[in-house]
Amino acid sequence: MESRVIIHLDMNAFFASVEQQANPELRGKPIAVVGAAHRTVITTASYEARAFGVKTGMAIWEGKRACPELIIVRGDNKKYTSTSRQIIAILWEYTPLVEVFSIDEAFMDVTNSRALFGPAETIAYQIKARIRHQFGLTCSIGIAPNKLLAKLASDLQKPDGLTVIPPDRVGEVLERMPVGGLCGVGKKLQKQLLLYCNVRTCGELGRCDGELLVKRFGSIGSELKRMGQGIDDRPVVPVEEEEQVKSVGHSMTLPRDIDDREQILKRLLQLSEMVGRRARKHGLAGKTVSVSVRLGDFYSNVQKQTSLPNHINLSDDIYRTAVGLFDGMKIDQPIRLVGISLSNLRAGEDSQPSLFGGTSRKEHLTAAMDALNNRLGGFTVTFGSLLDAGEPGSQVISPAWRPKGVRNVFFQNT
DNA sequence: TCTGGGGTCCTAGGACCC
DNA sequence: TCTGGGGTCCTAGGACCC
Repeated sequence: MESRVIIHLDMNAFFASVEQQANPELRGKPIAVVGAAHRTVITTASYEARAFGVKTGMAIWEGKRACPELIIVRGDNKKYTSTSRQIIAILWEYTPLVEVFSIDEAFMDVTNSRALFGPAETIAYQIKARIRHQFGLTCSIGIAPNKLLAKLASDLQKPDGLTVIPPDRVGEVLERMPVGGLCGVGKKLQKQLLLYCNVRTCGELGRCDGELLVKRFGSIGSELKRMGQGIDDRPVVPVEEEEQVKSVGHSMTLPRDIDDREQILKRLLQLSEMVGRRARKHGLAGKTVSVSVRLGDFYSNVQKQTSLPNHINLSDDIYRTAVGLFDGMKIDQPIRLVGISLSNLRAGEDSQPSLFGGTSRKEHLTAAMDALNNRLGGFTVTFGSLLDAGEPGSQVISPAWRPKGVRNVFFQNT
């Protein structure tokens, strides 16, 4: 089989760079983009801030401790999704085989684009130049024979890098590469690979006893050896061929830990409405409702789920199920976070319930509320008991806005 | 002043059916 | 008086990704 040529593009400090472009006063300065909620973390730090040790996931105070000059910027998801959409549009000019991996990352299969546009490096330079010219943003690009290696390559030079791993140099590059460089090998796996297999590098992983890996790590074990050898046959999956979403959920960290049931129920109602409305908007209904709770000690999590005989997407149905689950939980501490997720999804529900099409009073009410809220935005019309609950927590999109989320970005308002 | 949010996939154990 | 066994669905928990 002829070798493929895959590009992985990774925007550098995406949210922070977009903010610096939007506001020239922020350029060249250490900034951190954060969520809207009270208890939030740094979503993206500018390179100026990273130089001080400011990292994604830090609390604001931690960031400020590392860099007293740090400028905190509240994220604005419209800016990021709009920019992301325009960048993807540029990539589409070179191939229809663009896989949107997250809001700031994409794969391209340019194997058959080279006849028209020249070598992959040429395509990569063009894309970098256009993104820089049009948005003032930089990205790092990796070029390799598959997605695994292209992603690894794009990580090697940041910011504004271009790294090529030609097929005949794969072994050489992997020999000393730490296994953590592989997408899918996280901290725990790294630790266990070292402990049980004495494996530190991809080269060692590729030579590791396959049976030992399978015995130790199950189904991922056989995959691991192949990863260590740089083998990856996964195709680039273009947006229109993405699988249907499997779950729709929301969670919120509370402004402060709460142990009052009534207060928690208000949050559950809020979350039910957020989840239900999103499901209805996309014509989805689910059979399984799950409630998750994080306790005040930060480390304890409780999760309960139940599957219903029917698919549901009305906020009230989700809410009632969620309350049942919540009341079945054994909780011995104040609650830090609550979340609700709807899964076991089925598509093809009415995506915009008609004001007069609903059969029950509840459906009528839901349709009316959706219509108003979709027109006016946010939670303009809401349940009476939510009036003093405030707006739902962080409205800021996360960089992890996964493929399906991004797909929604493309298919909404277009 | 502590530590976000949205997802996917895998595993283990139990229920239930044939 | 020998305690099969495969398939599927379900729940709970955890690793991993950005």
